[in-house]
Amino acid sequence: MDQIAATKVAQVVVPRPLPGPLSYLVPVALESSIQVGSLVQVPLSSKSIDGFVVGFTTLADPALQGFKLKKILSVPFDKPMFSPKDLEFFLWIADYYQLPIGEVFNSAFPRAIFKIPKRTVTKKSKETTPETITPVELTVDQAAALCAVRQSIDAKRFKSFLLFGVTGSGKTEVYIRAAQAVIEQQRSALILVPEIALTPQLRKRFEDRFHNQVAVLHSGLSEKVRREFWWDILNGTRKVVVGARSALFAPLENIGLIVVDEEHEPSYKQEDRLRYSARDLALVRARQHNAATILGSATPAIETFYAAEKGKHELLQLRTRPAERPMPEVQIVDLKNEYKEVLHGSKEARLLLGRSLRDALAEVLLRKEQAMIFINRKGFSSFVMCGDCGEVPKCLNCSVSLTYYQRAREMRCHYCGLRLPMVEQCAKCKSYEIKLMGMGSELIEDEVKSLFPHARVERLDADTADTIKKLEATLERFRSGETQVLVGTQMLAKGHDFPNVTLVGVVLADMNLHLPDFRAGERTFQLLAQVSGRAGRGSKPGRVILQTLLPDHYVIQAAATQDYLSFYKTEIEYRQQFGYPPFSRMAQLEFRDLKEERAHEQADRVRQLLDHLDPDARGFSYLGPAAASIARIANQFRWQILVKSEKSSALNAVIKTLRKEGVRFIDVDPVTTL
DNA sequence: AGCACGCCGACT
DNA sequence: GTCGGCGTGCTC
Repeated sequence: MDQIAATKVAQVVVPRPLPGPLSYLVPVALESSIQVGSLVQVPLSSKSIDGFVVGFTTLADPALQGFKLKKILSVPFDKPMFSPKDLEFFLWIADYYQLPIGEVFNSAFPRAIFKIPKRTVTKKSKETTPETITPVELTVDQAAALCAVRQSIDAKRFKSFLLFGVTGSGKTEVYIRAAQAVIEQQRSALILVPEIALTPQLRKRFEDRFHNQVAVLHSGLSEKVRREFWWDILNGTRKVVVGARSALFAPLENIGLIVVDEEHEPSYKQEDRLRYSARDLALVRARQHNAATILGSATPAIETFYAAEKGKHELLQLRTRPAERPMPEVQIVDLKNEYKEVLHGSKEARLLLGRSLRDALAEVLLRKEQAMIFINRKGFSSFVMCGDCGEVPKCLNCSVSLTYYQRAREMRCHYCGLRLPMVEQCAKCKSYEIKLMGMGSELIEDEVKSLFPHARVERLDADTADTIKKLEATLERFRSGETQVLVGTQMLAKGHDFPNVTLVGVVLADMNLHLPDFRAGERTFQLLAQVSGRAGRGSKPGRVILQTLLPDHYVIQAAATQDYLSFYKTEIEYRQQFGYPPFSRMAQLEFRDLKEERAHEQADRVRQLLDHLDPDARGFSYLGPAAASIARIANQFRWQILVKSEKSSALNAVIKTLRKEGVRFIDVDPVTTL
């Protein structure tokens, strides 16, 4: 076909974990349609595969000598799929996480997008009449926040803001107005939310304001809808993207604003393949686009608030709640007392709902109101606790809770591998009432049902809501009042307002405090604060009951008074003392093998390598190797090493070395270190 | 990641 | 004698 021998060579990233792009000849006939960003079909080991052009060279390139190059087969689309700026972003990610560039492209371009090589015409979806909404009056704080953000937008200069305000203080309105300003400048806006599937009302507010300029991206969408939105974004017909973490890669051009709503949410961290933090990368992308960035939260991540204190983000506070609803009354119930009380009873000793919570629940049912009962079942790794004083054995080196191992009858640290024989007696109060903790939502559901046989009780957790449909159905039954008591896990904490909910009960508020993770305190505080906010969303006053064995713990105290700052003050000191983030950065190395001893061997080999690198001189330290808390996943045994460094560049250097040595699973800036 | 090639056990 | 196990190594 090609009369003239092709000499132009394209560098193509293929969806394989290869260290770099592969080189292919550009057929003369295709030369005019191939540019950086082009999607191309290329042959790869006897198969045809999609790839992306990231650069060009010629046959004379010395790096190519000795290769018998294959030819690019076809170019499905004329338009490039990404801009040079995006490429810069992808390369930055590959370098920072030390991952193959193909992996980054895999995340940025979901396969479904190219499935049908046909461009759907932008359908004229009902052109809603513009601006029918009466503009809401902004509060003083909202106006001040907006003014600050607008300054950055108007100057077209990167700047990041921490928008700090409780639920109901009107963060969304600030996002919308900032987005409006950006749209007026013909630029685009990216709004990241933790789980858009769970927050349809936020999506609706954006659609009400921006109509068919809005694209919604999340995993729950059908392939077809997802594809349409994606192409509309690429073609510039939709300039406001509202989506979950993967929307970070939306093919927007000329971004003027990036919002990360509920920036503290762990779901911004992708935990498989490309382990990126959408929150952190949002700042990187914003900087490249000279965009303003708003990180919004009522309970910011400790790192974020620290950065704001250090002046890296401008702190914008929303103090007043527009609706002026009173904060719910929060009551801490000391389970020690409740236990003592029921011990004289007899059979009641096993109840998980204490007297106060039972009484409150009875009242709520009598008044025909609704209640939510939370249980943090996430702590499936069991831990040891004193039944009298609530003391939990901790690791001396790492200050995380020890995990109980049934078979070995011992306690182990998941950070450093320390092993201790199972305690018989509480180290603090000398009690012999040592308990193994671990309970689930089913247990609570059963108990509520047997205590209140006439109440309509439902359970909501990962088991009962395995699809979005089921989740919505359960929430709808609760909203309609069909269900009176909803028992469940974290899932309950998000989502809509339920105005008739006047009681929120937390079965064991301190449960997550004992997860073997240095962020356990932060997580617990955030969850309790969020959960507490579920009560009293309507006209009736709300009440929150936190059952706990540690009524004086700073996390519980701060959660009960809804006092983020006091929590932060204590927490940041503890982080500094133990050298955890934000005073260091970490990388978690994982070693997997079907045979336990081989996983262990690999870990040991890397440990020796780290010693060889001379941690002291290089400015890093490490903990482990230790077996992972979930020692086996999908038949693979897991061992891990946690590398820690106060110096970011030192950590980067170590990661680079380890990658070269073939360490495959490295979680840079891990969010959970379980 | 795929997928091929490759060298040792139990089956028609 | 072959089917097939998954161990190692390459993909322009």
